[in-house]
Amino acid sequence: MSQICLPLGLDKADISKLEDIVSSTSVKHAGDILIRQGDKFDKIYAVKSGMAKSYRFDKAGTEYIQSFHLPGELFGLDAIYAQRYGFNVEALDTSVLCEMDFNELQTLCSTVPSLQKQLFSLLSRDIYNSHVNPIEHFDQTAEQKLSGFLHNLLSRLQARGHNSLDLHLPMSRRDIANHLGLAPETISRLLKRFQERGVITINNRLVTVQDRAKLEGLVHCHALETSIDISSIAHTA
Amino acid sequence: MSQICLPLGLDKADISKLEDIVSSTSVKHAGDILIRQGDKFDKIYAVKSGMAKSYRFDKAGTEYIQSFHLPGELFGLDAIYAQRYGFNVEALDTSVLCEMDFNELQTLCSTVPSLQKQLFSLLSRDIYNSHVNPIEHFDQTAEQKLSGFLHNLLSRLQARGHNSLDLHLPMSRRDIANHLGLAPETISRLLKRFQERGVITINNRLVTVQDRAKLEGLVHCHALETSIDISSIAHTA
DNA sequence: CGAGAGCTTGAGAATTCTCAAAGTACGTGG
DNA sequence: CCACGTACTTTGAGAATTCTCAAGCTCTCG
Repeated sequence: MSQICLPLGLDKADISKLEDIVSSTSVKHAGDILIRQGDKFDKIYAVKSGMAKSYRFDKAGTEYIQSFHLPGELFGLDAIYAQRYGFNVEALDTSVLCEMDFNELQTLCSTVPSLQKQLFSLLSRDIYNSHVNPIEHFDQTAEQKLSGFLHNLLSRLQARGHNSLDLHLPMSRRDIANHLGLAPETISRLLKRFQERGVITINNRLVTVQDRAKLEGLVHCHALETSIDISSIAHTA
Repeated sequence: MSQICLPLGLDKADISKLEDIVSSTSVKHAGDILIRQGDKFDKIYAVKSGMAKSYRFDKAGTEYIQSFHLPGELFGLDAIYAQRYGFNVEALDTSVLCEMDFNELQTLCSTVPSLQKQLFSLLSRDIYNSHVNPIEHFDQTAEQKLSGFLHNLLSRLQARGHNSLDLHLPMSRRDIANHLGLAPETISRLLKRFQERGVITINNRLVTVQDRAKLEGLVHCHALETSIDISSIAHTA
């Protein structure tokens, strides 16, 4: 838990208090359901390793894949308000998670101002990302959506210290397609085209970025990309 | 400020403390810029009356309209993390706003647990809405997007006690189109079709819902709609 | 009342989807 | 260890939305 998310800016004593409320650090496997949509909210989760996906079904039974959770990221935060989880979360890979009781965390926040600040900040980041990413996926060509997706994953991994250009994508093409609002066939065709243009190399579910500049070029092509680079802004947490 | 957002669940003394940090309650007019993308974050805002839109420009200069802010709603929360506003916010109408210094609010939260809880809850609600609404706008026909947009506005207004079926849309067709990722022409054509089917009546920027059931039917038609109705869940704030 | 922005309508163009089928990878069981 | 079955992925061709471009109309505001 040390290098992840929440403890940034805390001193040792406070980190120790935080660790007390981590209720478990469990290992999950591909296909394991971590959260069920509609269940009563009690814990928030952090991914230590592996990957998970959040998805929900609407009234018509259509599945929507909302997001993929990478190591170092939190999920379950959207359920604080309703006190019920709004999404199913499923492990895509062998994954290690830690779980924190939110009420205890909230109580702890009252006595540890820097933790309160950090939690506000993390909630805000989720809002920011939710606002910026969807709109940049929105009025775009399929090519921009997919290149943006790959670039986003790469950025998030690199923000956590992964320096490789390899993207292991444990989710199916169908999952990616659903997440981006495209047909699975379109994903196949585009990945192939990206490979032909020398942007990436495909080995089944391993995508290696060959030319990051070209990838970014695809993203920006007609429009797109965050004009404020949030990761470059000094964050006094 | 009394019946809006933040003070829910606070006692009189705490509400008075909260009112102390409301730095101003200003009147703005259509076209006034309330927040500029990139400016240093200091305040969060609540809409008391009127309407505002959040939008941003990407590196290519393309405008994306992220959301419309209705009376009783907060904006600026996405900037806590980066400490800079990520969006421009512009009044669409004559509007009354209140502004709160976030640092003071945060400090107050440390001493008023119910306020802390309420703020966590409101941040979470924004995350929830950002997660659910975009995906329900995503893999959809233009018809579903637009009917979903109208239905969403109606629900939000009614949640604040507006019982009318009139939707005053102070934004242009172009704004709606941009927000939904469609062409303005498509908005025109669809509104016309909705009117022909008896779902709504159009009078320039005033849309009156004639048949709410039909409107919901359009939304659900191929898929869509939240399966957990967040507003019906008892919320112990 | 006039100018300009905003809105509506039409026709053709383009992307992406749908449907169908073949190919490939992986896990299970023999 | 290999064969088979299943699920996933890729490829192709035609269909359908939605977009783009263009022009006419209308509302608002000075």
